[in-house]
Amino acid sequence: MGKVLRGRSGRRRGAPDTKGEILAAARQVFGERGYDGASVRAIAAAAGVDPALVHHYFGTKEKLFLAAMDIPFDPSAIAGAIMDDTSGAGIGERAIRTFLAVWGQPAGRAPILALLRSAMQNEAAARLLRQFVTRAILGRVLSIFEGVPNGALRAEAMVSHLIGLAIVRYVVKLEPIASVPDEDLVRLIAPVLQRYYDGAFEQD
Amino acid sequence: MGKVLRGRSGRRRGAPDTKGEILAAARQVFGERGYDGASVRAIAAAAGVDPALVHHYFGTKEKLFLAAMDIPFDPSAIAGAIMDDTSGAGIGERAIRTFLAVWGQPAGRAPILALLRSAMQNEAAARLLRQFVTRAILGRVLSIFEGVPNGALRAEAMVSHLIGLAIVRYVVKLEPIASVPDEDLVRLIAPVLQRYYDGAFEQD
DNA sequence: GGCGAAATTCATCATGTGATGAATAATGCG
DNA sequence: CGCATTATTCATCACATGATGAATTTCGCC
Repeated sequence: MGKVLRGRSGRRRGAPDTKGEILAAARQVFGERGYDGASVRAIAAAAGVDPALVHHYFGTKEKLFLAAMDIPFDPSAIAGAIMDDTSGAGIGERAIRTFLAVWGQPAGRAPILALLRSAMQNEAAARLLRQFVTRAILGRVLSIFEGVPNGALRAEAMVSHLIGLAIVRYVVKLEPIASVPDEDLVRLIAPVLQRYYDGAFEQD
Repeated sequence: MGKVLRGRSGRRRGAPDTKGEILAAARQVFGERGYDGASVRAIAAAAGVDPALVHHYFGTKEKLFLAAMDIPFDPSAIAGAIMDDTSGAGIGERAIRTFLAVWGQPAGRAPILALLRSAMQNEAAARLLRQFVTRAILGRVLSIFEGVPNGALRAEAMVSHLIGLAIVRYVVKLEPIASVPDEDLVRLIAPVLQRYYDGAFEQD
């Protein structure tokens, strides 16, 4: 039997982007188990690296989390899709389409899932999610709801539906909603979301 | 100084419903931190009891959780409120009203919050929540959606919105939706939910 | 009133956690 | 080449966790 493959001390050869691999592993594991549930050891294992190296690069688990949550996804892409049209017409469909595009691929949903899962177990993470939703989502969408009566409330109601959808479809995996094709969801949900915009202008 | 108040070994006097107190504490702590986050020690402390007593009564943490999730709330009360009328008319308003009634008081939301939080960190709990939603909610509401095209899907879409609302309002506490009066929420959300029923009969 | 059963706590174990510091190996600048 | 710097692992700490078994105190039946 030759030498043991892993376990040799000291620097490795070449110039592997170890820090990046740790970050990627962190996003995945945080996404699967949330902040408290993800152990530094598990993240290190997923990155194929000694746990101490994680601390060497990021100092503390919390800093690693913050680093992993940074640049969660391309903000301009999302904002762009939603803001394609600054009028309220079709905002329901644009919202659900953007949502499905981001959550459809694991890489896209990992950071938000991590934030969401963590927010359920950790007040600090809840604060983080709050400010993320406020800044990254509402801050942009709100311009559409600007001048709309109860605009903020209506926008948040839309967001709350999408968060619930994320949980039911991607976490709890309730059938049939977990397996239904994207297009069916768009047809089902878009007009309902749209009502949060249109409803503002109806008589009471 | 007199004797120490707590810490004396052996059976206590009187006939305190200790088992019930542990269950209540379990519901609260599980509700606050989820399954993984709630330690047996924390639950015991909340019940004013030694951790070993928890194991004495319930054997294992998992069994305690199952016991705490049992009879989470009066099923007939909820089903009754939703089923008041077996027609689809007004189902949107009845759904949000029932939701607010249950989640409005801590005792009502604790068990479901516990299930929800735990489902985000624990696959086993996710399975539990899935079957709870299926049996306790959908199983009853579905009779209204019986014969409705895509009835199950529409019912689940409604539920997903309410779950998202629960998270945004009671966990993440996003403002203004976290503080808005119940009646305002009813006015805002009821007609939107209603659309999941009415929409089934519109032309495509 | 005595005695078995139940209720309650204490002491303890094995395990997993985040974190730290020292040791080893490769890199790259001079 | 030589040597400081960086990347990497190992050994270890202090602490929290779920769980178990023995010891202590009260209850309730006969």
